[in-house]
Amino acid sequence: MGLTRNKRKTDPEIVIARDTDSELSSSEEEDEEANYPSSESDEEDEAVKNGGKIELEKKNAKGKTPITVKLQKVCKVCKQPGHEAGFKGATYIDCPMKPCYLCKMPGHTTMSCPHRIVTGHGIVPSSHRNTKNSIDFVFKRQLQPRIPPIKPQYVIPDQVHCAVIRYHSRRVTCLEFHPTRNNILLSGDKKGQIGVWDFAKVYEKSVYGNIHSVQVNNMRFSPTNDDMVYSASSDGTVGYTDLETGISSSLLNLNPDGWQGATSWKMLYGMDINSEKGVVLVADNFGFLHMIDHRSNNRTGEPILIHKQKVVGLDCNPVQPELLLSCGNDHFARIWDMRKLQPGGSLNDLAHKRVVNSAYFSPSSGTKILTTSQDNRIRIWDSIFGNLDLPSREIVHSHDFNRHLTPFKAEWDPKDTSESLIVVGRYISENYNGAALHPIDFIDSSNGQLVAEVMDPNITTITPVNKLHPRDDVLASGSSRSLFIWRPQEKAEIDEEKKDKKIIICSSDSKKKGKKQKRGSDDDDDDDMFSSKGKNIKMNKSQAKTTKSTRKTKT
DNA sequence: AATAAATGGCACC
DNA sequence: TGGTGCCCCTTTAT
Repeated sequence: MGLTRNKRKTDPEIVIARDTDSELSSSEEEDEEANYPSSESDEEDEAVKNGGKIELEKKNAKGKTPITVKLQKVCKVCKQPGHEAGFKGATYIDCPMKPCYLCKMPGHTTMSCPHRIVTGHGIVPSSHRNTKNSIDFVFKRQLQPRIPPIKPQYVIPDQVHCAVIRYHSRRVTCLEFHPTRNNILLSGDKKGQIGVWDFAKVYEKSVYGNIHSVQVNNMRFSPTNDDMVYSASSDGTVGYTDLETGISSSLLNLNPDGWQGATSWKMLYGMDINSEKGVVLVADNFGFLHMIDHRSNNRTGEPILIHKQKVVGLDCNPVQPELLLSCGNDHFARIWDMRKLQPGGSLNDLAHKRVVNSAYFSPSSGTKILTTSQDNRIRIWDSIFGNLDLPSREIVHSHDFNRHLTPFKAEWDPKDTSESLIVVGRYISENYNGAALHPIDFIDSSNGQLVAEVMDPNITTITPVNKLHPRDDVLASGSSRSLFIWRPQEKAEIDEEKKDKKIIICSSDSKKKGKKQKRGSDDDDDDDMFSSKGKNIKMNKSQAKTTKSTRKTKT
């Protein structure tokens, strides 16, 4: 109740006194309309801008006409009076004139949505005709034996084990665990920097700022050298970086002539490595797939048009190297045979209602497909051998924000041999003891059940980037500029002595720190972007602080 | 404390 | 089909 966000303390009242036309006649009403049409509309514009609706009370008096303008509260979403959308305390009230913010159907709000999280998470099973398709005959024999019969118990990393607040200077865009060193986490950000964090030694923070000039969209470790990392960026290049030295080279540059305007600037989004074929696959914002020979690190073949618009995700099948999955802004996820890559030559097109943020084969058998779309649905195809016209299940889930945030992507748990547990950040908040928090959801994708909703009162920002560890019971999260490592409660073992040191805050503002520290910090100096030196910081323990409970809303 | 900016998708013409 | 305006539970810095 005490929260005053988007709320006026008092209803403003403006009284405008003005000289009336001395020739005012007896036909008052008409004259008023005729005399002040322009000024009235000006006032209205201003009032509407201020969030109010105008009401004119014109009192007739001889000589002077005072006009009282009352500003009535209107809904900030639909601009209609009578209701107000926005936070009441830590609870958000939807605009009732809009379709449900969660499932997008009209007639109810998120509060009363049948798919609302508290009722067990929405699930809409589709009819699943298990007829065969063309993939079947080619690949089934290789893939089928990998599907395990028994579902293991879930282990949910649900407690913040350690964190770096404000690790990056812009929001986190992607995360990647080191393939062999269990405590190394790679993080990319909106500014093009790549962080290497050993979360066993919380205080050591390295950020390389010389690799890309704008956002990193995907990172992959080299299959043959653990120290080397490929990165795809909106600057149109693929970086190849030695994490030990920070020395980086550009393997592909789609903008060799520099900036020629926004319509021609190429950006790289989706990336994956097909190690069997020895090729790095990247895709751009115009729908083209590019390939780099992994051994020679040279470009190979011609770009191939695989989508009509931006390709945001590429995923190679973990078992069958001939299969490639792509997804993008043209509302499709597509399955390709690597041997027959040509425009329009996909094996299957999986239709979605909105942009597809991600599409992944299941991690061990490679026979299931998981997609995240901006229509607030997570879709699962249980078998690529079945009929793929419709998904096996659609799970209604809030993740449709498409601006200011890194796109949400539901990710498989690579350790779940039954290939059902997935993790995905949630957009809309819930009121948890007076705080508006955005949990990270664990969902059993085989039945749509919400297995766990993970949150911490210290994390008040949305957490769209999440990655489960390939071997350990660890979840890594990127929320705004911060990184979090979660472990299961019993394993998080809060050591009281070390408790203070597990969550640290990076001093981030170069302007406040002055030149001396600016050199090595994650500063905002874009001129450094293409310089050869890497930026490597060792955090000073004295800089570290424990987090304090941040924005807790009053009730 | 109030405000602006960054910024992506999509409907509409 | 390309340009323009609008969408609207963000986050951050000033």
